[in-house]
Formats: sequence, structure tokens, C-alpha cells
Amino acid sequence: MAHKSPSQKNIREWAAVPKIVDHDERRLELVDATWRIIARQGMEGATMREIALEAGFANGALKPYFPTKDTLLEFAFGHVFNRTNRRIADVTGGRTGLDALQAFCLEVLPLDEERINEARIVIPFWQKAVTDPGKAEIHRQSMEEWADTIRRYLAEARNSGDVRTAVDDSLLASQLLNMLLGAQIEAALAPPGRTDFGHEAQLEGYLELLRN
Amino acid sequence: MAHKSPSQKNIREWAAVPKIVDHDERRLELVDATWRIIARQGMEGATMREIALEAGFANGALKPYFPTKDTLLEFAFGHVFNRTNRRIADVTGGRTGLDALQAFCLEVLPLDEERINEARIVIPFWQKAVTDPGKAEIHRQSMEEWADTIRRYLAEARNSGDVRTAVDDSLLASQLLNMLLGAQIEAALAPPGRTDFGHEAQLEGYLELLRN
DNA sequence: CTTTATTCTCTACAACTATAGAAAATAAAC
DNA sequence: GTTTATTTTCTATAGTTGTAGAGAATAAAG
Repeated sequence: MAHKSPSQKNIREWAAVPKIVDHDERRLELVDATWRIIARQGMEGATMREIALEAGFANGALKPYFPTKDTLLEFAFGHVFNRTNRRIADVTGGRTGLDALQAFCLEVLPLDEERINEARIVIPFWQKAVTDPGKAEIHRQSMEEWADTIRRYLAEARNSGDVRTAVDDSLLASQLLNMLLGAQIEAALAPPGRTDFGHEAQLEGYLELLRN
Repeated sequence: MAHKSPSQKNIREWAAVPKIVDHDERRLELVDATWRIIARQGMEGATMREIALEAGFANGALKPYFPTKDTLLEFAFGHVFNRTNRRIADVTGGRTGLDALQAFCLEVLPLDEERINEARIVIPFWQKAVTDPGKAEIHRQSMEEWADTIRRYLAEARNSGDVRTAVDDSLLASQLLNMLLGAQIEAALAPPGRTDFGHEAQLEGYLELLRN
């Protein structure tokens, strides 16, 4: 515990109180700078110095907020995940069945510049995860959650008669999940500026397969 | 040109001829060592010193065979690609239609330890490709070739009546390709030792979707 | 102004990197 | 043995990295 409680700020009754920065907010600022660097220069450019510079600080200013680089990266990756999941929750709220499934996929697919950038961030994360069991576990858990979600929507779609294929739902969920991951790679490796990969049509086509 | 022609060795008529190593073969040795290091310790462990050690040499011994690290890595990545494509050619030879398509996919999927290791290598490659247009182009071209192959098999399968779905073949090819890429990620991030991810069943299920 | 706690800059450092190149080891031919 | 061309080791170098920590800058309160 290096910096008191991060959430309750400016609570001090007796004396000089020059505390200005909200540590949580600052952490998010730094994560945002990190995010920008990785998207622009790739993981190799994401040095502590470069991140600090991007955030408008000098070399050592990150230390009080992230004791180590790995802490910063872990936080940054987690933040992207959380944001994606929040967007998913927003978009699928109220929907069910194939409709919800489509909304879910459209939110995960790299369909605009922002989400293509996220794809450019998730690939370095995967590389780290290859040799970092902790990060691999984060990924595994996220994917399991997503698979559960997909299976739930598929079950609803079967009840309503929208999905009629004889293929097992668990297989379908795995297929769809892998398709979504593959789409990240395609988008992340494309030359900057490209935003159309036909992923919507690809998704439509897949959902069509499920209806038969 | 640092080391004469690499292919024609031991051709010398007049005097002392102590040349022993076949440069091409040595390059493959070094690439193999690199491959092992990346699979075991990840990309971060693949330093020139570590690679040399793994190959049984000292620090500077790689220089005559690969003038720079990037040369070595590019060659190593290319070698994995070529080997995969050679295996694909072996396995699909003589087959057509859905049969060939299945064989193709089963060869690309990470179904055994060796191909899971290849998945652990392709992810670092992807990360490099995110900021290295040259490597991205290698990937793009490979994927285009694979997509062509898949489309050819799909066309054959339609002619024979095996594939009857109304969904366009190009969309199907993209779907399948992305599924294959996603499977690489799943396998590469799994804890070492796991070899069964249900990818065969996933593939069977997808081919079943195409038949309807 | 002074006091005081916080925030940030700046310099320093040890570890590690790719790479270069001199020198030693090597092994065939004589 | 000597000669000779190749191969490999070894040491050196310049650059970069994450991290540490002293000190300066900062800003509110008295």
C-alpha cells in the first residue's frame, strides 16, 4: 500500500492539504497514454519513458501510480477488456436470441478505428499470455464467459425456432468465438486506414448457416 | 555477399580446402534452435546469445549465417510457413471437395504438440507484423493463398452436391480462415500439455453446416 | 511570507541488448 | 610437421531498458 486509499481523496481535517491528483483518475490517464502508444508504435514502443512522455510527464513520474511496468500493462489490458464487456452489456441489453447474438458479435468485431486499435492491443496481450500463466488465465476466463453468453443466446434462438441446425450449440459457440478472434488478427495486421474487412457480411452469413 | 554461394559447397580445385559446414544446413540448424527457444521461453527469451547457446555455439557464431537478428527471425518465420504449406500439399494431394477441405483444415489446426508449438511461434510473428509492413504483407499473402485454396475446394464440393448452403463461398472461406486463426490462439495460450481443444469436432460441425 | 505534504523532474545505475571485430581454434592439403 | 582458409570464441562497445531515489517544484494553509 504505497499511497493511502486511492478512492477517498481530499479528506484531511487538520493541516496543509496540497493533494491535487486523484490517483485512480491518473492511473486511467496513464493507461490511456499506454493504449495510444501501443496502437501507434506497437508493443516495442511502449517503454516507460515513451508512455510518460505521451502522458505529458517525465521519466519517473509513473512510479507512484504503478510500481512496476508489468503492473501498468496488466491494468491497461484489463481496462480494455472491461470496456469491451461494458459495451457488450450496453448493446445486448433487452435483446435475446439471434438478435442478441448478432449485437454481441457486432460489438466484438473490429468494425471501426477504435476497435481495430483494440485489436492491435490484444495481440501483444496474447503474446505475453503465451508465457505468462496469469495473463493466459485472464484470457481463458474471458473466453469462457463469452462462450457461455453465446450458448445462452443460441438456446433462446432454438426455443424461438430461429436456429434449427443439428450441430451442437457448444461447437457453434466455439466456432463463433474463434471466428471473432481471427477477425481481430485480420484487422490488426491490415495497413492502417483500412476499416472494412467484410466482417459484418461474414457474420450475417454465419448466422444464416445456423437458421437452416 | 559475405559467404560465397551457399548452395555449391566443397568446390575448390587448387589448394587447402578446410571448409566443413554447409551454410544452408547451418542456417536451418539455427532456425530450429530459435524455434525451440520461442516455443519454450517465448519471444522474449529469443536473444542472440540464447539462440546461439541452444544451437551449441558462442555469442558471435551466428553472425556469418545471419547478419542481423531480424534476418534470422524473418527466415525462421518463413520456414515455419513453408513447412506448414508443404504438409498441406502432402495431405491434400489427390483429394478434392469437402474431403480436401477437411484434410487442409486438419493440417492447419493445432492438433498435436508440434503444431501447438507452431501456434506459439505465429503469435509473436503477428505481433511483429502489427508494426512491420513487410511481415504483415507475408501474412496477407499467405492468407490470400489459403482463401483461394478453400474457395477452390468449396467450388468442387458444390459441383458434387456436397455443399448446398446459399451462403456465398467467399464468406465461407473467410469464416473458416478466421476460425483456423482463432484456434491457433486458443491452443497457444493453453497451459502446456493440453492438446485436445475439440477442434476436430468444431471443424466437423462447421462442415456439417455447409452441407445443409 | 513561511510551513508542509505532495507531486514531479532529473540524474544515476545496473542489467541486458545487438552487433563488431580481433584473435584463437580448427582441419584439410601438402 | 607447415600452410591456408574457414570457423568459432571471446572481448568490447554503444545503446536501451526498468527502476531507484535525491532534490526541486508545487500549491494549499497559516
